Amino acid sequence: MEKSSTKRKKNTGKSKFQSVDIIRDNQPLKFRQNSDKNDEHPNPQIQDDEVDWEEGCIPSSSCSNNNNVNQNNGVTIEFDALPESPKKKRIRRATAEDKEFAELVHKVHLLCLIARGRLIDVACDDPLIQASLLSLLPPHLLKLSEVGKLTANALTPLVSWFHQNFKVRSPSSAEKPFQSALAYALEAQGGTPEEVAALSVSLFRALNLTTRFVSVLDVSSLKPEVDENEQSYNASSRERKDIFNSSTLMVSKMSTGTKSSASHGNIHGTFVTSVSEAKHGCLPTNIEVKDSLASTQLIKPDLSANETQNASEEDKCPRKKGDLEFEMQLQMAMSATALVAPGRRSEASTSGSPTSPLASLSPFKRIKRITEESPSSSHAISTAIGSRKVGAPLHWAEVYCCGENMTGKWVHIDAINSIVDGELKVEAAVTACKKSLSYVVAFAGHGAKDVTRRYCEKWYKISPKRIYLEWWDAVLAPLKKLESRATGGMVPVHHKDMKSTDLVDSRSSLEDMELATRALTEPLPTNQQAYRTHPLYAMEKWLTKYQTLHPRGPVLGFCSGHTVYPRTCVQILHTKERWLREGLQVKESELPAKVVKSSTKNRRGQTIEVEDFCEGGSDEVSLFGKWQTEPLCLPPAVNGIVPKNERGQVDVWSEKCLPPGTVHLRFPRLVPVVKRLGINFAPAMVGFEFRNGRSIPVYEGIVVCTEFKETVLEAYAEEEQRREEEERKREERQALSRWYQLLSSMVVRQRLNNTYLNNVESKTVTDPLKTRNKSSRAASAYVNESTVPHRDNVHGTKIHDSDKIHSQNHEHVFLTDDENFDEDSMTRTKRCSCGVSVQVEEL
DNA sequence: ATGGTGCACTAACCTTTGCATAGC
DNA sequence: GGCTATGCTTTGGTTAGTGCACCA
Repeated sequence: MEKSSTKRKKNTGKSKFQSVDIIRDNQPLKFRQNSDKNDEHPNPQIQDDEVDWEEGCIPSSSCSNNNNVNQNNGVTIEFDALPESPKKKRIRRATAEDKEFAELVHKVHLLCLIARGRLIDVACDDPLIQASLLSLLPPHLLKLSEVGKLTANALTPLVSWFHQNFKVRSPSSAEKPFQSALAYALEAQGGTPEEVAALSVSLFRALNLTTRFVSVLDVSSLKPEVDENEQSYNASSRERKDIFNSSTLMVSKMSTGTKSSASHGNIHGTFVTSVSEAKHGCLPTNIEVKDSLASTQLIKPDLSANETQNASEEDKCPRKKGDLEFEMQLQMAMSATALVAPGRRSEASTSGSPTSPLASLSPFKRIKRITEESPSSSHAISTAIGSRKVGAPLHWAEVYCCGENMTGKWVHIDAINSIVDGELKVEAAVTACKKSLSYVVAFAGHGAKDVTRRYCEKWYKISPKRIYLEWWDAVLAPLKKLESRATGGMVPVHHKDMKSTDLVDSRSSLEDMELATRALTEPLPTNQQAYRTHPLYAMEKWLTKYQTLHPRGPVLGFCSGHTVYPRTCVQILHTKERWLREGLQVKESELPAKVVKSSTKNRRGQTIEVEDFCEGGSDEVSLFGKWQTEPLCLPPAVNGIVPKNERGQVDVWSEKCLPPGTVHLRFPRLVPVVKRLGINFAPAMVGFEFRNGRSIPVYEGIVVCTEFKETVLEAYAEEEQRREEEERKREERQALSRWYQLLSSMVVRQRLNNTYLNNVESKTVTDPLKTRNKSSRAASAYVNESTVPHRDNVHGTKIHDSDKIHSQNHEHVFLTDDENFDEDSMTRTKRCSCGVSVQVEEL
């Protein structure tokens, strides 16, 4: 980060630098002119910076022809840019940390949405729900389950019937288990788009049709939010988005009534849109509370009475865009029923936060904008005024139709909008609603499968918004198996000349092939920029320094006069040395695929630059492609000698880089061992470490001939054992030495106490009892419990117990006769006639 | 209003093979 | 005098991504 910050300083935009300088130049100049007689400045910082601003350049010409003239002193300052230029707002870019966090949130959100999808899938299998649905079905539609070769057309009447009988409605109550919610939706013959879609899946499954529940995972962005100011904006907009998140395409026959239509799409939560519900207190979440408050306030005729208070509250806590939009829509609804006078409407509409872009628009304009934003695809799509719902189709079903194509086909069925086989319309509708088709996942049999490819034509736009493939594949792998097991029946492939039993494949793998084919047949983008990172196509214009086209063809087309090649033709180029790291070497006869200017020239300093110049400009680097390389063929070890490079070492980037007949031993302190054994070796360089602005090679272990491996390892083990033993002994010696120092110092201290403290205390009157008790406890503890190592045999050891001396004037005397010696622990116990004992460890 | 283009800016990545001095 | 440890100082080119102005 230090690096970045320094760099940022260096690279800071011109205007930023100027603005700082201008302020500096401006202030000190004024100050200087005015302070000729006054050397003290209130701000010492400015004085400190005097040298800096003196260095600032004031164009000589500025004195004559300039607009900014200081009339008092005649000094003219030319401003290159206005200090408060509105153009230069500071942009906070996303850091690596932000990106990592966004990625984590994205992953977790994906997992949650997958879990949600699985729950719905399980609920769709509920036999009670299925039976109930069947009981509602007209008899003629029941025959559908008997159709041998199902086609999309055959499903149309069923979908129409479902569409007529099940409507999208606002959620009826607080959050409850999805299964219960589904049962409730079935009973009410309507529910959230998610529930209605799930009911359709359940119905299809009840009819023995192989069906999946398909859901667009409307996941949080993989890219972090950027500008700080923007962050707060985005936060609110996200909240708003969450509220609207679950929206789905609205059909013209939207059920109406006392409840305005809304949905709660996914895990983000539910909300209450109807005024009556809000008033009656069905408020399961905080959002609902806010909504209800807002709506209640709007309904009250005496709106202006509360205006001041509301305004002050809004100042503290500005309302969200979602709330504003809701208010606006409510007003629209109420204006239709003449509940609120038009004049008041406009009043209320202006009461919103001025920060909201929508707030500045009239309600009609806002409605118009929303209506315009809504999809206008071929099928009937409408936005109900006052409904809070504008959105993309996020849930539908896929039914496997054996009668479609040669091998059968998964057919898209959006029962909510009564669309059959409309997979190509999905992307347009979703894009029109500003949603992304990043992940379309089909759920069946407790499993899941990514079917995004079926619904998305412009994969290159979707791809960067998705998590990296390895993670996503790993997550889906077990679920894909479950899904495949549930839906992937054996499919007869119909050929005239073959029996159907000869060629069978699972539906799942056939579908995989279908999706893979789609991936390879994406249409060419019409804009050049798309070719920069397009996974399938490439344009020479966008190749990087270390890339080339090989082979140069086939030409797939043209875009703005530029030739389009397959991405597979783009090859990465490396220097010879760089290929060695990959365990490859450039073939002898190969000419460089590309010659580029060396980027390391300037780094070495001017000396080398001059040398290069004298040599005729050898600052060019030859690059080679992989097709010009062959597996690395290093000279083998001969007669126990390790082949080394020009630096006398072996670069061990990987095992491939080891010369044949050698082995890399990654242990420390091996060099003295092999030197002692007289075995030839080479230090193993395993990489670089960037430190202090330089690359420092990192060495780890050595490379020796394979035949010496065992010898070296044995010797190394012995050496290590010896070293450890020595280390242990050294530590013991150190410990003893420290103990001896400690005890010596204690004895000296004691002796000093005896000599000097005694005299002092005899003169000082203290509380004798207190002192004695305190110190005697400490002293006896020390004497009795101490186990002390001793350098020599101790004869007639004396320990002066100051406490006892204080009280009894007693000096311990340890007679040799009273001591005993324990040979096991090498401990000698000495006793004084007063009962005090001392244990002495002898060496 | 929208989308394409070109330019500018910037974070992150990639590159990559000490030196002088003090202390033992 | 030779060896070892320590501190010094802290790159710059390339690329991908993004923002912005301009234009069709």
